[in-house]
Amino acid sequence: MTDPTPAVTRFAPSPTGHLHVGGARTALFCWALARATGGTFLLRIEDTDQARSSDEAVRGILEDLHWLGIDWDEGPTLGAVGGDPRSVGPFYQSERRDLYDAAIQDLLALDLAYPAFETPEELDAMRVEAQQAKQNFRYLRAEDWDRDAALERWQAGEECVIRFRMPDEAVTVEDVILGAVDFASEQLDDFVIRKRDGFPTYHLAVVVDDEAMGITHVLRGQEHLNNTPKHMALQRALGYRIPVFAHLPVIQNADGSKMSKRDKDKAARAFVKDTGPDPTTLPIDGDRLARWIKDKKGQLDTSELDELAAALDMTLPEVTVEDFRSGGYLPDVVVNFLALLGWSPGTKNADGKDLERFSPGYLGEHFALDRVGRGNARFDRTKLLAFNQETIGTLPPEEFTARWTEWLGRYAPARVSTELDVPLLLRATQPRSRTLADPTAADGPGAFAFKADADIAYDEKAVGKWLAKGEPSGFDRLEPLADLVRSLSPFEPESIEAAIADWCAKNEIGMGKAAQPLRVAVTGSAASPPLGETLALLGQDAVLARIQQCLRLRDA
RNA sequence: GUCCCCAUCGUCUAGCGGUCUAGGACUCCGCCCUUUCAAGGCGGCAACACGGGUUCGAGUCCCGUUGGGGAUGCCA
Repeated sequence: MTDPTPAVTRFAPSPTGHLHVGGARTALFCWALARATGGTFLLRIEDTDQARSSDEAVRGILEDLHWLGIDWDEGPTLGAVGGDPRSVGPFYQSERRDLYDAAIQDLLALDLAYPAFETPEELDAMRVEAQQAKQNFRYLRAEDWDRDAALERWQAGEECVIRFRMPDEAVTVEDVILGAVDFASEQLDDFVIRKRDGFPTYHLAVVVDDEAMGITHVLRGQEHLNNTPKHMALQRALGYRIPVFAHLPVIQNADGSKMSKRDKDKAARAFVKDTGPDPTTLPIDGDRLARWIKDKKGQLDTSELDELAAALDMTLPEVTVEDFRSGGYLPDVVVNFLALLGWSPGTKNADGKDLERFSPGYLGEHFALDRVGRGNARFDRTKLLAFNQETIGTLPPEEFTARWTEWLGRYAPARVSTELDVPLLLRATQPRSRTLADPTAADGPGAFAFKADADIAYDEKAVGKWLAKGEPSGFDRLEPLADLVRSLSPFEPESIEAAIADWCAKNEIGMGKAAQPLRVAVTGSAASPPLGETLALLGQDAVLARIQQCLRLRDA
């Protein structure tokens, strides 16, 4: 099912923060199409919004892509990735302004574009008016528009934007995923191609760059479908080629809304609104905070949001690649899961079940647009987590150790003390971990090893069932077991297990009668890794101390 | 409001007119294994939104209704 024509695709993020999952999925499909067709994948930075773009965000996005294993043939360089073999760069739109200006000049000369002098406020008023009249707002050049006068005002330095004269005709977008989509001329207006600050708008820049860079396939989210007729009109006006368009279904939150990088901002906003915290206790200065609350289009930076969330003791939703990386997800799993949001292999495994788990390499080999779905897809964290856990479980221990070490170094370097037996911790927790964060997590399978003896919380049910009951009771068995523990040397999982099994056999009781009381005594709960591993991880002294501590529960 | 897109289990999806008493995965529920948990094995619950057509035959094609999503920016 390989498309025979090599596709030149591009991913063109705007650097306003880390790569979000929607963008990651788009990048992934662009990459996969290029790979599957033997084409080229190009990365371009759309930094025409001066106010919101940052170098830090660019670096973040490059790293996010790299972490996912999405490598680009052309674009900004990151290590050995990127470059400009065809000489189509630069890859930052802010460095390509001559090209945009030239295109705008061409359109101006052909009277296909013109300066417009309304202020944003005036336009807002016009929109409100149209809204109230229950009509669609549509900006069109007036019938009696005076070209010479307008150009003169522009020459004189009056502030203005440049608008494109939309031809008065319907446009049909031929989308490979959605089929033919018609847009009536009445809903297409004269849109802005150059902003007051002299930068081109997205619409103009995209079209100019895609042509100059020889892009053959434009893959993007369905939220761009309505922009496509504008782009096609520009392409025709400028004599450009029309690329193949493929609009990908939107990735949604569990509640059905579009998953976007603004979700964090929205969540924080809602939280502040609901709880009404004292502004003076927040890490953001009063003025900025007030403006933020008032203006929904203004967003806080990622770092500001993180600080705010910490101060408010709230959890921000995971929406970026970095969120999932820091959460301890494996990149190949994220790629696999993302690919399934809108694409499916349509192949069966040897056991007759649908192929669902595959590597990035498989995707790069078998991806094709004809298997991309049309319906929006919800992002189901539970399934992602299940995939991640399954993959962690199948990792060879050395690889798990390597991945975990890398994760720990980056996100929680102070979490592990020098006394801790790390190999044993990982042996005990790998089969029980859903993420790389789990082995050291406060609520993870190894949590008991990170608590001070005094902080062990004894689960009431577990104490009732395994310690208080029976004749003799679990509590009573703890004393001889403590003696047994004290006598053991070395104190290792296998020898501990063997000694306890032996003790049980001698006393003619089942393993459960000894193992469970011990487990509850040292962890506070009835569930933990195998007893030998649990005890060995704690060490002889801590085990004895915790048994004594537990016994005080009986005597109290 | 207007325009655009979409519609199979709770979720992701397979299905491209008959092989569908609709398959897989996640979740959930049983059972087995077992010193607990996890993993694993086995089994179960669960869907073609609705109404009209077309056709010998419709989950699959057409129209409408309803529902959901997106857009409506001098953001991208």
